[in-house]
Amino acid sequence: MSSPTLARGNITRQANKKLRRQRILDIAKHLIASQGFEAFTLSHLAKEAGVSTPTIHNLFGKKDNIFQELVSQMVNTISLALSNPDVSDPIEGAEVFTDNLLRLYKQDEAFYRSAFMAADRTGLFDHKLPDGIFHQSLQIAERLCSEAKENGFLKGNIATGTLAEQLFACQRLARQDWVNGYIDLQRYRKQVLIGMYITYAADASPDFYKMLCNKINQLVDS
Amino acid sequence: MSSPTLARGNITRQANKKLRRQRILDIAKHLIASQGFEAFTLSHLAKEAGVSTPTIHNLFGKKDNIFQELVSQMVNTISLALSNPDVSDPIEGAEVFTDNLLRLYKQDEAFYRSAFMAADRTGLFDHKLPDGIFHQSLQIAERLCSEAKENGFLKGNIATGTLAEQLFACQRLARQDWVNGYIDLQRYRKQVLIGMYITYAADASPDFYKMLCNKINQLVDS
DNA sequence: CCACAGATTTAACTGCTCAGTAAAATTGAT
DNA sequence: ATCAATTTTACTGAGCAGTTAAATCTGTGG
Repeated sequence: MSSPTLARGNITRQANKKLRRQRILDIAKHLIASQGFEAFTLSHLAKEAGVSTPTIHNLFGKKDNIFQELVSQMVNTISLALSNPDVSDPIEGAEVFTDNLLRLYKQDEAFYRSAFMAADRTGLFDHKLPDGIFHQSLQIAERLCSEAKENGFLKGNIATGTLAEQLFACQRLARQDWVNGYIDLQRYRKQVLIGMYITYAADASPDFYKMLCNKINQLVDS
Repeated sequence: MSSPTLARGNITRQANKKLRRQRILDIAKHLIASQGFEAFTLSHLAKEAGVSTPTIHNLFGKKDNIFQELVSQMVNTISLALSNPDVSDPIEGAEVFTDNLLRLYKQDEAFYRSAFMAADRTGLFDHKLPDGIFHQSLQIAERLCSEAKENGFLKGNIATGTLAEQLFACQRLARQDWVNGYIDLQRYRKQVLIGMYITYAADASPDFYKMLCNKINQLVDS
């Protein structure tokens, strides 16, 4: 008897299938990012990809699977980009954190915008879940704050947890503005960093405070 | 010949029509706020209101008109609530500003959540337009900052415009979290005020700074 | 190079829900 | 009682996700 996965040309066929899936997923990204999440339909996708709708179903199954795949791919790449060695300097830490994300977004804006849209609309990442990139981002923010405090950058007048949440919030709002098409990535960077530096400044020791003010004014004038 | 608006019982009828419109608009609010914006359909609305779909069309015309009316009513009430005499104390100013909005939201949570949803989804308030409540909020934030600076609460290390934008951002993110159902109004207040106080603290003169720290820690522990 | 089995795609379709409409029936203010 | 305002029944026409069965393509062992 023959093994079920050993039909004649199946190995090659599965590989090709993956390629076709990815090609169509790429088109889906661009459609969502350009036309918006609500306007995205399987028939549009099929027409744009030059195939029929049953082909889409053959490759992905339900429509939701497409979103799940987009979000899953996004979470993986972001999670990877965030898992970097920590930085003892808080300013550099904030910049590295922001620029790591920014580099990713720049590589494939359509992808990340559409994936965030899909995740928001379908509730794919709920804020309560201790899982995923939100928790990871918040943890990084907390580490940035606690290390900054240990190294004398912060005075400790405000709880590090509170500061961390505020740092995270700055990043979150700017991301939403970008995903919704209100601002571009250049402005995203500016908005995030100004917000983070202002947050630091609320608890900064004198020397650090001066550096932050310089940084903020530099960014505002840029 | 008879005047066109003077058909027999028209004056009374128009008044009744207004009442019916408002009754159905109220049901629309609750439907959007409870089931979500995408799930809101005219047939659901008709069924819930105990009328047929053509009645909805007779009262409102296109579906979009319902959203426009919701948003328009919201903008009016918010605009009114924001146009209050200014406060020279920045902390009190922030609280008054926040609590004015909060009081409104509490009066009819379903209404404001659904109206913000509708406005966001249909692009009814675009961020670029110098019109409406966003611009008004930002102006209030700027007045708060510039008055605070004049009265010696702020040192002036950070441009008032920059601080104002950050104050506004705090309010905006918390509002979005509330509209999306992630947090309740109690947490909304906390989140907004902590954000605003942290922002102030970044440029606060020593005495004001101490007060802000107290306020922040008070809020965090509440 | 060729036959062929199964993987893949397709035309044609279902069943559903939507916003919106036309015309007949009903209501209600005077 | 009258007649316009209003509501309703019954209907479009369009778009949606997803299915079925027949046609087509494709990689490979011979």
